[in-house]
This record gives sequence, C-alpha cells and structure tokens, in this order.
Amino acid sequence: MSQKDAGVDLDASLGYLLKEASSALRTAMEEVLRPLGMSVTHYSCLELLAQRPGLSNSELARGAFVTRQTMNVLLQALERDGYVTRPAEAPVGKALPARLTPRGRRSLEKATAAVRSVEVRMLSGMTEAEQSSAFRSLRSMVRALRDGDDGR
Amino acid sequence: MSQKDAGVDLDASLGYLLKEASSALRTAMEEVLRPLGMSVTHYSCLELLAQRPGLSNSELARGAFVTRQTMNVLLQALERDGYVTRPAEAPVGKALPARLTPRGRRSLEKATAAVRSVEVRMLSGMTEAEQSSAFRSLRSMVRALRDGDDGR
DNA sequence: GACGGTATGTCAGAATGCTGACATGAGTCA
DNA sequence: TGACTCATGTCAGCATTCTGACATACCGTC
Repeated sequence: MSQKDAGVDLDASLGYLLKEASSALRTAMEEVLRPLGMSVTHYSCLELLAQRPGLSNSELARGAFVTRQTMNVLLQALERDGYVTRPAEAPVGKALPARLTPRGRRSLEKATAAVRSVEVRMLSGMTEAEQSSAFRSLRSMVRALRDGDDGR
Repeated sequence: MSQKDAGVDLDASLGYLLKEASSALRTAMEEVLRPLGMSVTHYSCLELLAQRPGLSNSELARGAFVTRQTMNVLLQALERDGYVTRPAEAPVGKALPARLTPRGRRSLEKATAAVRSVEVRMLSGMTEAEQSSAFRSLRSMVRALRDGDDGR
C-alpha cells in the first residue's frame, strides 16, 4: 500500500515529508501532554514565557506560530486559571508583558520533561553531525520561504 | 528583539525549528493557493488522488494527515462541486475509491504549478547533497517518532 | 502640534479540524 | 456457523484557529 508506481512525487517531495514530520511531532507531543491536561499551544505559550519572561500577547503569538487573536483567548484562559499574570495597564504602549505565576512554572515542569523526552526520541538514531546538518537545512528553508513573502 | 539571553533553548531546538519550517511552508502554500480559491487540505486531497487514483476516504485522510471525518466533509464538498467522483456502492468492503473528474484534474494543474514553485523557492540555496541529507534526517525523525507510539 | 504608518489588545463571527458514536463489511478463529 | 476484531463511512457536537473589524498607543515626518 505504501509504495505504488503511481505515487512517485509525493514520496520524494521534501515539502510533503516536512509536513509528515511536523504532523508526527505534533501527534507525539499531544500524546504526552494530554495526560497533563495541556495542549501543544498551551505548552508552547508557557515554555515561551519561561524562557523569555515579559513577552507580550503578540510576541507570544509569533513565537507559537498562531495569530494574536488565538493567543489572546489562550492567554485569557491561562490568566483566569492562574498560570499567567498580566498587569492591568501597559507600562509602555499597549503591550502587556505576561509572566508565569509559581503555579504556571510548576505546571510547566512536567510538561517540559515530557516534551523533551519526545524530542530526544525524535533525534535518537541521528548523530550530532546529522542534527546540525538538519538544523542548517531547516533554517535555510525557513529563510528562503520568508524571503519570498511580501516582506513580512 | 529576536536574540535575547534568556532565550537559549528554543532557538536550538530541532523540534521548534521543525514547527517553524512547517508553519512557514504552510503559510507560503496558503498564499499561492488562495488566489485559486483552494486551501492546503483541499489541494492535498486532489494531489493525492492525481498520484494515486482510487484512494479511499480513510487513505486520503492518512495521506493528508487529518482525521477521516475531516477528509469526509472535504470529499463531500469536492464531490458536490464536481471535482471528484465516488461510486454509489463499494466494490469491496465499505471503502469507496475516489477519482478526479476532468474538472478536478484541470483545477489541480494550476495549483500544482503554484505549489511546486513554493517548494522550489524553499529549496533554493540548498545543494542536491544537502537536500538528500535533509530528506534522510526528516525520514529518520518520522520513523523514530512513530516507533515510540503504541504501534500505530 | 498635526498627520500617516505601524503595532497592539480585543471582540465577534466564520471556517476548519477533532472527538465521540454508530452501523456496516471483511477477516480470523474456535 | 457464531463471536470477535478491525477498518471503513458517516453523523453530530465541540474545540481550536482564523479572518474581519475597531479602538488605542507609539513613532516618524511635516
């Protein structure tokens, strides 16, 4: 079923393979995050805030590759549940710097470990050199794709 | 804004980079497909059918990395609009083999060209050797991620 | 100071995809 | 044959994300 004559291009397309890999990674992350009651975007937001405290809603959205509207509803939920705090007024401009609460930090700990184990598993069977090579390749693809845009 | 001291891990994570690349690719594809009135999943379904005629709904779903329920509503729309045909009865089992209509094939032509140009742009700046290397790396990641699953 | 451009936060509605559930058909094994 | 398992197509409800829109705040030039 997997290798028919008619299907030549798809199995040779780096774009298709990229989608496949991303989908597999997402599925694997969902599996380990589900027992923790956390979605991938949920985790992404917390991890971003842990590594870069004070990010605004829009910055978080860009970091998690969703729209700022999507991140906004997520942030409101996280704030309501006490994982995140934002000041009532913006210190400058309109951007509200978000920070993890102790509870948010605690909740993130297990998730980080779980996600890290997934990444370790993903990279098992690859040498350091292969990993750096893959890193450079993906970086190159991202830049090439973005450069073609209307200067976003 | 892009390179703070606090943000070390994320910029070094292959998982994060994989997500970024996949997101960039999806955005680029959406941009070129939008003028054709086609979504990415829409295109994926048609391309799969062009390369492997007679795929069933479930097989298409797996190929496009969505659930069979999602693919079902898409297939119904494509069938209603005359891009795809399915027999009224299953020749064997319950699987209904889908096929492109001439209209579907015609509609796919421009989309294929557009998507191919995106992939070409993505791979510009990479040598053949780098591309094969990236291919092997991504394949390895997919296999490693799937092996850890419950034997799906 | 006035103005245009850009970035942000937020609300509302629509689109998209997923989970849960059910019925059906085929294969396996006792 | 009958029971069990598995894959499939499909319906319904829910969750997530997106697009569109608006008000506000900064920053540049005039």
